[in-house]
Amino acid sequence: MVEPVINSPWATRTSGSRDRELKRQAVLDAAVRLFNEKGFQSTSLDDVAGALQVTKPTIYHYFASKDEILFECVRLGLEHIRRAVESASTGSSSGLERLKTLIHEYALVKTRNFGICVSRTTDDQLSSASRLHFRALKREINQLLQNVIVASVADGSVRPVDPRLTAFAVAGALNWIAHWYRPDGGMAPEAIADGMVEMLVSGLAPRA
Amino acid sequence: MVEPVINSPWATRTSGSRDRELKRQAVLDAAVRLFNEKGFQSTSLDDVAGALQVTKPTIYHYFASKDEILFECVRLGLEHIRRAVESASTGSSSGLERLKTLIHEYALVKTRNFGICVSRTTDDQLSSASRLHFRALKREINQLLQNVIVASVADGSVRPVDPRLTAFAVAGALNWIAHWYRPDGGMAPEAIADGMVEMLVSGLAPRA
DNA sequence: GTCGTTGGTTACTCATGGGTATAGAAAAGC
DNA sequence: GCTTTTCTATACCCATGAGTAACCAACGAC
Repeated sequence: MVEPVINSPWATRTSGSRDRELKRQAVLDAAVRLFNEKGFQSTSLDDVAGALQVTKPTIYHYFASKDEILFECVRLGLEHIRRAVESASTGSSSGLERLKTLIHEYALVKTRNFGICVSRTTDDQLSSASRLHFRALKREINQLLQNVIVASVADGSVRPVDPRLTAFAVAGALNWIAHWYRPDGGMAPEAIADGMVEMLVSGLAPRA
Repeated sequence: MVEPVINSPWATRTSGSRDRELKRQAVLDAAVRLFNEKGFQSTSLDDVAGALQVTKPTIYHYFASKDEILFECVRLGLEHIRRAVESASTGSSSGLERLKTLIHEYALVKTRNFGICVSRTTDDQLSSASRLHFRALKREINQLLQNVIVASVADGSVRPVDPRLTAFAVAGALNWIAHWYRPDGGMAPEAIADGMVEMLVSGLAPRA
């Protein structure tokens, strides 16, 4: 199971050997890449270590467990998503306009490694403690999204929809990107984001 | 890890003891329920056997491997989805009308065990052989969906959208149901199906 | 220099769970 | 009946991979 090395702080002997935070990040970068590529369960810590050209115990110098690594990956991804959603929570433009930027930014995150990892991570891959935390963070984001939808219905820029179901539909369409997007697949992230905005805003039916 | 027993053909001693197909189905029913409940990796074959009040070797009398069991579950689920999509492939009504039934039926399948299992199953959970088959079946359904969209654009009942991206958006919104739907969660499958049709057909923006 | 701290390796332990060898019970065939 | 086939359980094997013990190296401080 040969893994390509990517910007490993361990690659060169003479690189700054005392930079804990940099190395933690390098582990997460390698891990999230492998998790997305082969799946979490099919990725051993030996694989991650191999990609960085170190050995497993080295990784345990920076993380307590495989669970902590996965959780850090999804926490980062959820933070990116959260920023996308929060960017639309405030502002003076109409609710629909804010929703458009939200969808656009959310879609972009879902084409990047940490965003992808969030969609692909299922509850049973995390320890019970991390699982609770993971769910809470997701619920929080869902709530923020629902709030934006409610506000948009209130100001009349969005049809009177069920906020709960609509939030799930929007999140579903966007989260699914993580399951089909391929960087070399002919569709640029920007094009995907624009297309998603159009589809979710306008729907399938022709405008009257 | 106590598991409730559900209509096990093994539950009563005197039940017809020569009914291979019935027992195969009982294994799949128990397995899909547990897979959805605890996740595939976290469900051991001992768990499945326990739920049926038999032991592991009994299961190996009906299935060759854990992989075969999972694959049969997703194959069944995909067959249900396929039927929903194919029901809209032919017919005399407008493309949009056929898409509405498609979305409705698809959504319903996603609230049922085998449909849910499809969305929750990731590539790395299957053997490489099953994975290829799994992907092929999903691609086929996606192609059918795209065909319906193309036809709908052609007859003017759907806006001129990008069929590929639109198919992903629709499938995403629907597949995601499997990740949030709870049978006891206050939202009936029919209501979800209706809501999804409305959202995907009409979009967020008010109709002019 | 030498001493402690930090970062790293080699070489293990060990729980889990998929899968199996073997043998025994029950039904079907004759 | 007695044999054969189908079915099920007990008791096992064994690969995998997370996590650890123990030891070595390098660097900074003084």
